[in-house]
Amino acid sequence: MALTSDQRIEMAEMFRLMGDPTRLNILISCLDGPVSVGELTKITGASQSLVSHHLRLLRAARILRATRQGRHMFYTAADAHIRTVVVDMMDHVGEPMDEGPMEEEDMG
Amino acid sequence: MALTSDQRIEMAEMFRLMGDPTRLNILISCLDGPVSVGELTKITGASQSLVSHHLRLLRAARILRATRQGRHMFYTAADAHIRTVVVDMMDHVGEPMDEGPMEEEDMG
DNA sequence: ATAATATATGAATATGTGTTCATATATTAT
DNA sequence: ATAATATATGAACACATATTCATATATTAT
Repeated sequence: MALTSDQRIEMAEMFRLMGDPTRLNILISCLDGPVSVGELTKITGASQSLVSHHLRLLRAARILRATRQGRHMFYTAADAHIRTVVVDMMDHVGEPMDEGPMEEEDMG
Repeated sequence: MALTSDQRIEMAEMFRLMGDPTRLNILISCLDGPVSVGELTKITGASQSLVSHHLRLLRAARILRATRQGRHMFYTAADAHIRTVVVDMMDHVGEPMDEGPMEEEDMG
């Protein structure tokens, strides 16, 4: 399954967006269901402004979806693929090591 | 399965490293088996220096593993988790859309 | 209408990072 | 030893980007 150059760039863009701690925190918080901006602000400890900026990026990349409810905005993971990727990576950092007997890795 | 703050940062770091087109190209090229730096330079079209710089980052984050063979260095995906994450994302950008009826997404 | 709450946005900035260039190191061959 | 090939590394720079601050928009209540 080879990708086109554009698809690789799109893919990198999604990874890049997941690659910021604050944004990843937001994304993980939205995995199990819709969460309001206010809640995300509390959860992440970031400023409301910053959370909104990040949400805009995640939403534009279709990583998150937004739905209005009164004056609240609720964000949730866009689809199952996103959830799978994030959960896979959570498993990765959760488990110790997979293959390969350690070897040397720090170059003096 | 909640993550610690450190684990989230580690996770973001890995996503961030996957979030550069050149680096992702390298990583994808190393999914199916060991590839030399020279081959990666040809595949990506990037300079040898740049490829090496990227390889160092990917290796330091344990995303790739390196093995020497004569004067060649061969790089391959570090473990199955990495492969799974990348393949999942490849599936994501390969398929059209998953849930949700499009709705509005561009704010005027 | 005004006030209050919730979210979004534009500008400015400080920091991070991808890339290039030149050079160093390692391995093999002569 | 020198030469040639393969890879790695340090510095410098141009550009991207995460964050803050101030302010705007949207929704509900009075």
